[in-house]
Amino acid sequence: MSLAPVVTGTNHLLAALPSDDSEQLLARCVETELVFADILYRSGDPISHVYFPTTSIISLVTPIDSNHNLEVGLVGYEGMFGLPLILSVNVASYNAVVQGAGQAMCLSTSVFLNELEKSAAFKQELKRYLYVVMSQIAQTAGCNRFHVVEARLARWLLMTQDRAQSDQFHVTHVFLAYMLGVRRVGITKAANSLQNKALISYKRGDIKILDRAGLETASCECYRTEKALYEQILG
Amino acid sequence: MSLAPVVTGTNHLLAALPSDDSEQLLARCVETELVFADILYRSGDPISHVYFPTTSIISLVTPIDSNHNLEVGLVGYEGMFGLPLILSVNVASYNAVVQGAGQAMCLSTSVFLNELEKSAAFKQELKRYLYVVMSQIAQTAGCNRFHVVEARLARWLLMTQDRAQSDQFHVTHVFLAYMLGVRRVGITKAANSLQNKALISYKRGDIKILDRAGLETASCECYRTEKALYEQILG
DNA sequence: GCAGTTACGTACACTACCGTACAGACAGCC
DNA sequence: GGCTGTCTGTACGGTAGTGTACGTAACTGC
Repeated sequence: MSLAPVVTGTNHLLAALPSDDSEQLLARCVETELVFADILYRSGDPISHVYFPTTSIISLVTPIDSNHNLEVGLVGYEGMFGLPLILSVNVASYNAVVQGAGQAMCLSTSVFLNELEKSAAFKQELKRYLYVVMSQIAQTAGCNRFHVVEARLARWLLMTQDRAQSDQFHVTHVFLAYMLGVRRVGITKAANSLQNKALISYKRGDIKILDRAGLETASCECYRTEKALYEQILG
Repeated sequence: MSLAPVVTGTNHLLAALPSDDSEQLLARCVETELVFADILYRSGDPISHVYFPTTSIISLVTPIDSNHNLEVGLVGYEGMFGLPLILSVNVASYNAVVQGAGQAMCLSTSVFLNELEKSAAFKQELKRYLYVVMSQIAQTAGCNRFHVVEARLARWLLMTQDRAQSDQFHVTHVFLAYMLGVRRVGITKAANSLQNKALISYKRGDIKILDRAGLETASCECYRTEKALYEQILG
C-alpha cells in the first residue's frame, strides 16, 4: 500500500517494528507456502495459527446466507490474518481463502499471543491495523451496495495488483464473480469493457494490468479512500 | 439483545461488570440526553466522549461517496460508541447519528481510557463487543448487497425494537431510506407491504410492531445470525 | 381558518443485474 | 487427431431497484 518501493518477501507489519522486536519475532516465524484456493479458516473456526503474508494474498469472505458469500477484505504484505486474537477471541470471523499463492510468515496462536505481550510496539501496530480493517470492511460494504460491477472490478484489480506487487496475476471470471458477489457473466461483461478500453488484457485467467492510471479512473473512489486511510493510520 | 427481561435504564456492557468495577465506573458517568437526529460524530472526527446508551439508540453510518451513506451498525443498551479508543486510535470511523432519542451514559475519553486500564474485566468485555461489531458490519454489508428492501426493512425494525425496548417508536420513511441506502419510495412500498400483511402499522412516522414473529419470518436470516453471535460472544 | 410544512402514495420510463442456457475457444492428455 | 475439461462470450426474459415528478393527506403555526 505504501508508495515507497517495497522489498519483495517482507511483511509491512513485521518490518515496521523496532529492530529488536522484529528480529525476535522473525526468529519464531515459519515461512509457509500458501496454495491457491486453499481455505485456511472458515467463519467460526478456532484460530490455531496467524499469517503475515509476504508474497501471498488472502481474501476475507463472509458467508451471508446459504446462497451467498461476499469478500469484505484483502490481506497481503501490508496486513495479517488472525485479528480476532487481538480482541482475545479465538474464533475466525470470516472465511480466509488464499487468493494469490505465495509465501506467508506463520506463527502459532500461543507464540503469537506471547509475542504480543512482550512487545508493546507490536500490539500497538496491530491495533492500528485492526482499526484500518474495520473501516475498510464498512467501505467495502457500501461499495458493494452502490457501485456498478465494472468500477468494483477495477478497484479489486488495483488492490490485488498492489498486494501481488506485479502487473499480472492469475484469476478467472468465476473466481472474481465469487469475490464480488455477482454472476460470472457480469464479470465477463465488465472485464470485456475494461479490455476494450485497453486498461487490462486477459486470457484464460491470466490478467495483465495495462494502464494503471486509467484503471484508477474507471474504479470507484473507494480505492483511493482505502489507500488514504491506510497511509493515515499506518503510513 | 438478551432474551431475559431488561431493566430500562441500564447498559449491558456496564451492567455485566463485577459490582466493584461497575460502581466505580458508574460514579464517573454522566447521564446525558441524546436528541433525535443529532450527529454526535462524523467519520474522521477525534473522539472526545464515549457513550453507553441506556434508552437511546445510535446509528453508525459510513459515508461512501458524495451521494451515498450507509448504516453499518446500530448501538443501543447492548453496546457503546467509541470503540476506536480501544484500539488506541482517537478517530471516529463512522458517523454517529442519534436514531432514537433517550438517555446514554457519557464518559470523557481520558476518563474512559483511565477506567479501561484499571479494570481488566471492562477491557475484556469491550474487546469482545468490538469483535461482535466487526462481524455485524460484515453481515450488514452482505445483507445490503443481497437481500431485498422489504426483508432488510423487517430486520431493521426488529433490531430497533430490541434496542428501543418498546413495540412502537418514531421513524419516517425518509429516515429509513437514508439508513437502508434506498429511495424513500422504496421504503414506502416495502412498509406498505408489511402493513398489508398486518405485521406493522404506521402513521406519519409512528411505527408500531404488530406481529413480531411474522416480522421475523419476513426478515432475512441476518437478524437471527446477528443475535446468535451476540449471545455466543457476550451472552 | 388559511398557509406552509411534513409525511406518505402513485406513476412512468429506465437500468443494472439476475438466472439460465448454450456455444465457441483454448489447453492438456492420451 | 480427437476427447475432455476449463474459460470466456452471447443471448433472453424477468425483476428489483433508480430518478423524477406530482398528488394527497395530516399536522403546525400564526
